[in-house]
Amino acid sequence: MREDDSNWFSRWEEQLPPPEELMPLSQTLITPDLAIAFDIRNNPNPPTIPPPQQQQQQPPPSSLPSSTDFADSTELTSGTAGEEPARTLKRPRLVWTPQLHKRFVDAVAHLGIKNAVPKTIMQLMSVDGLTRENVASHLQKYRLYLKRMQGISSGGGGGASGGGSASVNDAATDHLFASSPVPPHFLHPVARPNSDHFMPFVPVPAIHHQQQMAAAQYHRPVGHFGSPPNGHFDNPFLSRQQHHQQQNQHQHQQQLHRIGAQVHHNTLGGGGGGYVEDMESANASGGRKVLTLFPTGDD
DNA sequence: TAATGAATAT
DNA sequence: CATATTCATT
Repeated sequence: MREDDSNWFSRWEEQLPPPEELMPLSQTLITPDLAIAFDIRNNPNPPTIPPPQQQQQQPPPSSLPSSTDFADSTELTSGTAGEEPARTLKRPRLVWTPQLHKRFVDAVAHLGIKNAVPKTIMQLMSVDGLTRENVASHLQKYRLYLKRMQGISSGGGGGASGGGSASVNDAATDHLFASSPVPPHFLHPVARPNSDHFMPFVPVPAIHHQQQMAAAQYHRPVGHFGSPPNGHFDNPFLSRQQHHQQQNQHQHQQQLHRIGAQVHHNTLGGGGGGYVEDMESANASGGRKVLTLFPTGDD
């Protein structure tokens, strides 16, 4: 028994975290600013602090608001945003889209609750830009969600204080979680110390053809309200990086080619009533950068 | 040490 | 409320 395909599942774990395949960070994939904002660990290059350059992706492929001409085309120095402490940059908040969550659940399902730890999940998801902290935070919430489901079904009085009526899981608490099917074995401890192998779950199969993105910029921050009753989300997914080195391309804003994430400026305030998403508004006290990561284009 | 999980902060 | 960040254990 050396190379039997029969026990490939026995060693699938070793195949999971390939060497550099998983952690090469997408520095070449995403925009430089983004890479920096992401604090790549692979980059032992702390010094050389890049200037607080805030570039915005120009979405309008062919349409320009035209009209209204502005003298200063440079970004506006919005008070707080204008000055950056240089070091210690913070990345925008990660937005867990249904697809991203799908991968998350998928990874956890294949890993099993046992091994479902942030680090492993993160590696399995193979989503560039995703950090262990991101997964950890989401995992925490996900566990609460699972616990909640168990509690409501078991009748018991487990009553959590607050009288949260969790009778039917359709409330606004489920939001994202309701979008993805929860594996059955999640609800109860799978006592299977021996047969706990399902499938290697290809981390990142293969990127299909080139992604045809363009007007994806207007990704509407579906506030989780419009859950897809039966349709899919139309998100401009972007898959993990690929080793496709093509130098033929001229150096011309290739930003529209392969971007691992998109940054949105969400203006949100306590009383801000406008739900209109505008990425141009960098209000001093309100500019909230949101990063929308896209899972590999597979579902 | 580094990672995890829960608590806490934004 | 959804994430981020901090903190105590391991």
